[in-house]
Amino acid sequence: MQFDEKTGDVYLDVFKEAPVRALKPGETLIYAGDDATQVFNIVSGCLMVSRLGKDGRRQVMSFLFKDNFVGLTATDSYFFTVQAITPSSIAWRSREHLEGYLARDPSAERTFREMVFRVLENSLDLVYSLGQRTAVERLAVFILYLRQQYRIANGTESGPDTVDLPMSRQDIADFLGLKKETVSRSFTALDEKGLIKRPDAHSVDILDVEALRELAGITDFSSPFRLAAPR
Amino acid sequence: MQFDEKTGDVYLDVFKEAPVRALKPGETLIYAGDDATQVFNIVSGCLMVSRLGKDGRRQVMSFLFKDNFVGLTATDSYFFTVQAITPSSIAWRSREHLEGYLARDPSAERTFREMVFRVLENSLDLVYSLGQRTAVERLAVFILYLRQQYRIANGTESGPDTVDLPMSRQDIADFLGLKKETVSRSFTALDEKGLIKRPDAHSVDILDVEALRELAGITDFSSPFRLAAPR
DNA sequence: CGAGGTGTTGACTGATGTCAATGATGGTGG
DNA sequence: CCACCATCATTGACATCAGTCAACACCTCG
Repeated sequence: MQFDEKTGDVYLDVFKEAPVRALKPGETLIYAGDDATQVFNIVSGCLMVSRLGKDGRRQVMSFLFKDNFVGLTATDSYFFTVQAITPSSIAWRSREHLEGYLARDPSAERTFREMVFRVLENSLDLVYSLGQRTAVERLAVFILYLRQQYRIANGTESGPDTVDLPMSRQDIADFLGLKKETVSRSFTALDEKGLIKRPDAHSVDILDVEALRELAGITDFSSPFRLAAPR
Repeated sequence: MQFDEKTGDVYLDVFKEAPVRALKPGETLIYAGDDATQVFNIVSGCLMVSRLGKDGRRQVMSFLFKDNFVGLTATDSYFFTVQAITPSSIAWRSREHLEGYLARDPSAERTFREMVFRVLENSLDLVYSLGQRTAVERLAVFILYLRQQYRIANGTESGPDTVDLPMSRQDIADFLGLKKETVSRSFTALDEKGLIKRPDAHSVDILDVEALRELAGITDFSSPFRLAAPR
């Protein structure tokens, strides 16, 4: 395995020579309920992890980008759905292959565990957003989150502050626990406050990162998702 | 390590001979921001994991019971606070001790990873609740969740359906992303619908489990936290 | 060029939050 | 053991934020 100091991200060599599968927008990679026999690593594109209630309510759990990992569960079957948003290519291995690899290489096992911790911490960040933040605050956090994802994926630390929004307003709404109209209105609100500009519906120019951070209640500069730790 | 078929829970032998620390109600075990040098396993009592925003908003991430594990992070410091709700006793080990143990025993490593997955899945359940469910629904899920915790902790499958609520209304509110008044009103609503009875503020008699499950939108009988997996 | 999907905006509704008063509970010291 | 006080829970009246329903605009792709 490797640890990339620049991005803070962790890769597993298991996917080095792995077969790659292409997905069209909207295509499903993992169906909730299927046997969890494969694991995946995103090579390119943007995917969406979601969970559907029986009455049709949907919660988007996360968006996946380059080098993100999906597919493992504590049980035998997936309990979430993964779909492509943009055309994507995904490296895959059988679950057994990964398990064998991890069993053989103890340091890989440790690295892998850290990847899982990262996912857990992201999910805890989402819990904080959904439980405590208002609509506009959630959107501010979301925009900063996407910004960070792209910077990690592209390996850039600077550059013009334009963020791509490949997903629909409905997808964003289901991620932030809001309705799509509220997401629209929140974009407008950020726009009117002068924090962002919207060239079109699927991209955002960040005009005032600091004000966005302030709104989001994020203190730590380098890792946008760590909150204050008062004592 | 051991796997207990009855409860589906996983224990680590690391804590078998570990020193135990006693905590009074309200006492803090882990301060957010501290170096993450120790790991813990609950022997008895009820604890609370929470995260505080700099403006004072608090999100309770989980409640911990017998045999639950806390203390590991992907980073060097804790980013959450853990406090006792009831008098508790906690077994502890140094982080190095656990790491060494896991490195020596590959099957323990795997078991440990599964424990982490369990925590992740619980956190994803909470995300669904906060993002998609109404106040009353969240409370219904919460009551069922506590019921399951006690059944696991006590190893019982049946018995009278009374659930203990050691935490305050404020704690419940901060867990469910609501205000304490709304939690009170939701209790009253469940009471008036005849689904529960409240002998006192800190215990609940479940009168109609099925109706609670219906409200919570939970289909799977055995594992109350798995949602429908429509396709 | 037209049609369907997607996004924005407006008017109104409803659920949850806020503020405040009252009622219950539990711990402490007389 | 009881009385008191402090804390916590409940309830009510009202405010506010997000949801609903509906119209319209825009873009994309046949």
